[in-house]
Amino acid sequence: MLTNIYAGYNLGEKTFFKDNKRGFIFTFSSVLLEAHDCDTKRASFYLVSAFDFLSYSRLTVTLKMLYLKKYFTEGLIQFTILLSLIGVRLDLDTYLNNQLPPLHEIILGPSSAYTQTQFHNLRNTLDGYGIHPKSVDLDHFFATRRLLNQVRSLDHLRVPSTELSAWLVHRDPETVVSATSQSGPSIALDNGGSLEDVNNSEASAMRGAGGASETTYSLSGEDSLGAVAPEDSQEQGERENSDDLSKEDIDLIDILWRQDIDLGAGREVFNYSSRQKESEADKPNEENEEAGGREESWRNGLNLQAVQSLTHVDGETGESIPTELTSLGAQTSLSLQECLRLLEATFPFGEEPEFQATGSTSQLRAPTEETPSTSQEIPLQAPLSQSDSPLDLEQQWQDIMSIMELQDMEVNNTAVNVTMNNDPNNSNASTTDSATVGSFGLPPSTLINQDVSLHQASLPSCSQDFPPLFNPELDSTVVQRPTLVRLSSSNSSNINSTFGATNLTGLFLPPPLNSTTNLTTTPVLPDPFSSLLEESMLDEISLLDLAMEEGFSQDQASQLEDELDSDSGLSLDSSHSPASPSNSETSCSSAASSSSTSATFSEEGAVGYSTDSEAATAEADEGAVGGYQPEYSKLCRMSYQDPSQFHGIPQLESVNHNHTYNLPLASSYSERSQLSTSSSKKGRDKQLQQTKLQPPQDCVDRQSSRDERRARAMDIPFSNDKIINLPVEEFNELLAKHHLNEDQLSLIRDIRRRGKNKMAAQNCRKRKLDTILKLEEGVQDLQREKAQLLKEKMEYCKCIRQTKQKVQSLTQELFAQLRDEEGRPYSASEYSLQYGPDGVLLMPRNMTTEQSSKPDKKQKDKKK
DNA sequence: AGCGGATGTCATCCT
DNA sequence: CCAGGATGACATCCG
Repeated sequence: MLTNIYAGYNLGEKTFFKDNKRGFIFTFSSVLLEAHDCDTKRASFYLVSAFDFLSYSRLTVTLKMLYLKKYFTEGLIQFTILLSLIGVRLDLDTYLNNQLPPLHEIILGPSSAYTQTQFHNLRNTLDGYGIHPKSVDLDHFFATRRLLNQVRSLDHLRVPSTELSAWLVHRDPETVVSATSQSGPSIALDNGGSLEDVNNSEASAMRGAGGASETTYSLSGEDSLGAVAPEDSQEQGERENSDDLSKEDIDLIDILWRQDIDLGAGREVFNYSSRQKESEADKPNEENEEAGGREESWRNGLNLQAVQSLTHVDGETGESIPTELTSLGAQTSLSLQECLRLLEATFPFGEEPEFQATGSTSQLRAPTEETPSTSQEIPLQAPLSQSDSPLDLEQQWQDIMSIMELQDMEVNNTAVNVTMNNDPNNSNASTTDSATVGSFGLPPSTLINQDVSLHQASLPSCSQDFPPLFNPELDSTVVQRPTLVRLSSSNSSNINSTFGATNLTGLFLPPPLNSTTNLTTTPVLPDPFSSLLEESMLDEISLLDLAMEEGFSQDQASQLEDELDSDSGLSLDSSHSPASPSNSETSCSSAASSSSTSATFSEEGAVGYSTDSEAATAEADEGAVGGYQPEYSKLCRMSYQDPSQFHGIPQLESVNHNHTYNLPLASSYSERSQLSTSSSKKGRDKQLQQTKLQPPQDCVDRQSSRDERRARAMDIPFSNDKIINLPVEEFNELLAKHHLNEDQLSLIRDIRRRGKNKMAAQNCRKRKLDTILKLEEGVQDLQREKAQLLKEKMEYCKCIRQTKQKVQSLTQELFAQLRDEEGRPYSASEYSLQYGPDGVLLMPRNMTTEQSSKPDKKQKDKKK
């Protein structure tokens, strides 16, 4: 009943995920947009699989929604995205339950079940969808996985990029309903076959993305029910992934697949080399029909088709695809969207590649675990490659997976690509598995950009997967893809191995094709990427490149560099500078010490005058001098010191400094009299002290402060503490009570002033220290924030760059595959892809009018 | 003897 | 205007 499955790519700003490193599928959540449209449209089955986020966290998000309302879809998607961003792998399968519950759960929070770090693994073990991610068993695994990823992520910047592949399956509302009801349980099974539903372009996309990995084809169940058209080769690849399917299922899938083909699933072109192998006889038919279908699919993939071809859709099912296409067309609006469009457009091509890639990805994802599924799928699709790789591939996958898991996920992509290239044998599997295989061979270090992977995927699919079938076509047509062919061809024998390079090269080469200047710059990167893959390298490079690519002004670029440097510098600084953690610690410690000191200060300040020793001396002095009540003095001190008192004593000890002030007046006095600025008063005081106090109280004097000594010398009847700390009123009263001469009054006022000023000074110093500490903290925080922002910036730049690369590569692929009526490839230099509401249009560069171009392109596509 | 930290003190400004 | 807080500058001690 499924008429078509569409793979959509959303470049939705928010949905802008791509798997940079894996690069398998650059599919996006166009689905989201489509989902909206589709939702409104009606019974449609949305299958969204989000794949690995960054290498860091492999995120696989599978979102299946059936008849979900828009907000649901959006919400889910957004949620998924958020989760994915977080690095959580989600498998949302509303479809199974009919969804809401899962959704709710999801919304509430990613349950361990949902958070599948290794969705693929699950599959592998559990048969992919067969095992619902929610299974308790997985929780531990996921949790562990997550933690591991998190830990890993610590070292790396998290790039939000993720790959999302979305499939839309359109069914008649009726069928859909039935399908949904049925599918629910079967979904897991379907996963393998689900792709069946997928029609070409979408299928391709899906294949690339989710298809392979998740083989979300759970739909297969639907297919069986709905008799979805048979899947494309890609789908087959996916199917391969899904081993779960029974023969019946497989048969159904095949049927569906064929139906799809009949319907005009264009993907066959790519994938379907395998398929063709399987049934060349079918091909003719299919080709005839497919020709149309394919063309359409291509168009869809190209968006060009999407706009138009949709109509063609279901001759059989009678499903109307066009809407989707339109939706796709509608999607295009933003630059990102443009990119997405490009991607979409490319998908048809790319899909295959992607599909392969996805297959690879799927393998990557599922492989170890999914392998079973793959095996299942394989039979469906084509015994061709499957037989070759499945087991080995599985093992390899597992190995790879383990390795990859251990390593950054990013590596996987490249590895995948490589593998793709390397394994000729695993034609089908290679397509899906090839990535894995290649990954094995290749050092993880050599990361390939998603783009590359995609390319590879696409190419491999062509060359490897379908060598007999597809290649011939391609090859025959190969010429069609000049650029690709070159690249691939050069590698061709080993296409797989070199493929990534070829892609890269293709990226480089194509510049003419893609007018995008940025791309040109990027091209350089790709290779380096593969080689470089070190994140650090990537980061820096990416930044620079991005700056370059994105048309950042040199200033900006330099800025970025500076920032980078600054980052490094920051980090260094952080390490070195007090700001740095270690330093911070030191600083903190120092700060703490300082603070403690400062605390002492304040306290001291309070205590200030009266350190213990001083207090003692003071008391003694007081007692001696004024007969002042020691108790009172103590109390005063206590009260005075209260704040600091408790801490204390130890600190106070330090405070005790009172240095020489306590020294014998004579010596000190003489010195001070000379030194002190306020020689007059001091002189007098000191003289007085000398004269009066020296003899009996030397010891006491030594320990007492100057003011105390002075007070003693002046026979002041109350303690300095009192003088200093009494409120003004009381102080005045106190003075009033005692008949004091001017000298005494002056001394008392000076003592009070100095005493207060001393405390003030202590407080001031304390505040100073606190302020300094706070500033240091603020600096650290700002540095951290800056570093974080820079990282984010780098990540975004990287994503943008990768996206651009992908777009470029996709564009190249498109051009490579596009043929005019005469079967001649379009020259990228002569034609340009334009993205409009209707989809992607191939327009002569000379032409300004868009409309005219459309028909041309369509024609071209069809011819193709 | 010189240095740096801790304090005290003074002058000044401000509240 | 005064008392007192805040603070820079300086002086002293001390390790």
